[in-house]
Amino acid sequence: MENQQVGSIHFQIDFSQPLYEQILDQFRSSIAKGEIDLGDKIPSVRELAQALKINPNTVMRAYQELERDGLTEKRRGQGTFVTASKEQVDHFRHQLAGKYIESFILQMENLGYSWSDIKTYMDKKHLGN
Amino acid sequence: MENQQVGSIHFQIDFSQPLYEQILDQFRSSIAKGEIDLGDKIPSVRELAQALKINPNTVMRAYQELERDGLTEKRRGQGTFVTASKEQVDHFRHQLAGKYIESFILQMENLGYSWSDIKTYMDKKHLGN
DNA sequence: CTAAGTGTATTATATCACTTAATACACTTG
DNA sequence: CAAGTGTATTAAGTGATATAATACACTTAG
Repeated sequence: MENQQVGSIHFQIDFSQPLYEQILDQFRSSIAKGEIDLGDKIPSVRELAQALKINPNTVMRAYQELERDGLTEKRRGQGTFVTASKEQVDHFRHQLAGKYIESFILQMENLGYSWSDIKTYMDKKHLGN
Repeated sequence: MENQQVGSIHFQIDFSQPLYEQILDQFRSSIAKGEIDLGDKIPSVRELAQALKINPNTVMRAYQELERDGLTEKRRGQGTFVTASKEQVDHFRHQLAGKYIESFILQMENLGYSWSDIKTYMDKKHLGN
């Protein structure tokens, strides 16, 4: 149940998921939503580890995955930076959204809901939005 | 990569998820979709364990969760049976579907998609359905 | 050049979820 | 009574996760 502000980023850490996944997801979200600007530097491995009171290796694991996502670039001796390419971020958003949708539809179909069921169901669920 | 037919139920087992979760999900789906009739007996713990070549304790874990879902009832000395109540099955479907939708929407919002974004996105994704 | 701060790599250890194994008990039915 | 149910217990093994300590290569500020 940690609750930390590091630079411009707010971290919510608990024990419901692996730590490195939570860090990864919160960076993904912050970058995707533009809460961190393109090209910005993100906290160093040691700095974030110290702030969140976790091991540097755990932060490293999240940062490596971020780079594989194409969301960050690392410069040895300088730090880790958000990609300057809006296209890369958009590609990531589009790709992950596709996976989310596929797996959501599969879940619903496993419960016996057809595609049209899903649409009407979701309309009811979010009338006000 | 197991692929087994046990009674009227077909099982797909791999190592991508815990075994007990896969068994659980496949029973949930079979019952929700009506592929197993209300009141039917499902395989005994030992029988399913033997057929899938896994430990009885692992099957037990899945069966206990099924009962907590309200989808099955156990009769000591007789076996495990699908609930005879259509209402219970419908309640389970409705409840789980709600959780799926909530978590799906949260995922999409974390990627920066608004509710209207999601709807148009999903329409494109499934034009033919 | 030096010191401090970067990312990176390695080795060891600890914990927890998951799974298996072996065994035993209580209950029901033929 | 025998065979088949669900259930409980104890022990052990494995892999993912996380920590700890340490070291190396690189970059920049001073």
